[in-house]
Amino acid sequence: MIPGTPKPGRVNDVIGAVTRHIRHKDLMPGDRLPSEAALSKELSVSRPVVREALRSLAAMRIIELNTGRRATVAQIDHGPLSLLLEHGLNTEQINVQQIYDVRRTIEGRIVALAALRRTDEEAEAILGHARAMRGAEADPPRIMEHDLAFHAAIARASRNPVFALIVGAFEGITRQTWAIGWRSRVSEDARQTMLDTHLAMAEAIEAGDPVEAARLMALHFDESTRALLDAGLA
Amino acid sequence: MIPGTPKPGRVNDVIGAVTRHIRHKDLMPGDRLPSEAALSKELSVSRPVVREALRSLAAMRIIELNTGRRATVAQIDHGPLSLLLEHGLNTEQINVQQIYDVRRTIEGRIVALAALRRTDEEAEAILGHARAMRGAEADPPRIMEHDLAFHAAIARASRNPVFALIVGAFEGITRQTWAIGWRSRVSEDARQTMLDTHLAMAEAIEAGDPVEAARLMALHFDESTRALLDAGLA
DNA sequence: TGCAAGAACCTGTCAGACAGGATGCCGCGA
DNA sequence: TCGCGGCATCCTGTCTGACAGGTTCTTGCA
Repeated sequence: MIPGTPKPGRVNDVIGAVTRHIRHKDLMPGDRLPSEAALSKELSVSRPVVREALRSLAAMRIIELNTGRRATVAQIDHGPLSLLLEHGLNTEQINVQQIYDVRRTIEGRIVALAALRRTDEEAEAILGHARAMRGAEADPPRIMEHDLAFHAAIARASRNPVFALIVGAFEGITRQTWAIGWRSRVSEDARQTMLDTHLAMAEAIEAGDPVEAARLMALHFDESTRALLDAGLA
Repeated sequence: MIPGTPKPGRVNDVIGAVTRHIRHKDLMPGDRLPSEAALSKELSVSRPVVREALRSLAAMRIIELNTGRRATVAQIDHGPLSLLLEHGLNTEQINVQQIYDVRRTIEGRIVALAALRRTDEEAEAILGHARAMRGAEADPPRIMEHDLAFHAAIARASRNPVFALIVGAFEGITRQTWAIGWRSRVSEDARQTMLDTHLAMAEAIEAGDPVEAARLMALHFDESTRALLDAGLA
């Protein structure tokens, strides 16, 4: 089977025409696309068909729709991947453990890159989140927010938008499972260990030590995976 | 800004309602959704609105649309991620080198998992593709197809659909850049090395040696990245 | 020359309609 | 009783026309 064979239908024709238009005219994020009426006329299809095509592209974050304004080329964003993964989880096509394996793999590389490429401001921000996690000990939701921001900041510091995209896509799922992991760390000791690991990682990034940073990230995920397994998730 | 705040509009309302419907009723891939007319009536919106919402979900491969039949819950698929990455590449938001770094990271882990988890049939299939690559030496497009199938088969053998999803998403881009890498390997020696590495990797998977398999995968990507850089891509 | 009001443009949503594919039921025949 | 074919029904794909409300551009006035 040739994968490049698109389904028939006028809507898919329009989707193809618009993507070709973007590529052919070398449009950049923010550039405006033709109006619905113009596309409708040019491609000899009705406006509802054009609208469905534009909605499809908007769903994938290839374009952005704005009421009253014309559609514009969009910046890549983890939104669609995020929803896709949540769907996979809801329909039991994937499980949390598999996601954690992917995160462990990717974030291990990310944190090494971040240790090498981070600016001083980024190192400071990452440290700030690690410290804030420890400072919010009695407030789990706040710890989680700083935890998520910690990982997102590291992804950005890796200077690779593809990594940042993937990490961002996992954020929604993490929001749904974070509390489970936290609660399964029953002892005060286990909770301190997790906070300490984050702080040590931030310090390794600041020190520019990719090996140590990657080691701590792997440690963190091993420990997190175990915590989720203890809680009966799999 | 709270990321969970969806844009207003009836279409987005319907998208939310349908996703909730899937989750709440514990629908599995293949299960049928309510008809457009039913949704239209239940949510008090017009049918075009319902259609745009369903198209959006179909674009993300959360549901599948079939003419004449009702929409069904879909299996997760790399389609949307694939298009998103191609868009990012076209609009210069990401570059090929960054993608190769991600692939190197992920596929290094995948191949180690595959070495541990592969069935005998899978090991045989992977070996088959590696051998076919060598056998098709004079026919670059055929080498490429077996190369892609080689990586896809390894991803499947890793028994983690999330890994398979990501690897699959890179396939389209690889199709666009593979020939550049091949042509940049001007010497017969360099081409042989690439084919040999694949074969050795397949053997390591068959032997159940994750460390060696991962080492060869890293080697392969280092070499590929260098080939692309030599060709002036970045 | 600068600005503000209005015209022109554009998207969001609705109603109604018809063609064609898919499904399922029901009755007929073996 | 069981199998099968045909027809009624359901459902999607597409079109036309219309109107409200937000945005952008232009023109004319100060």
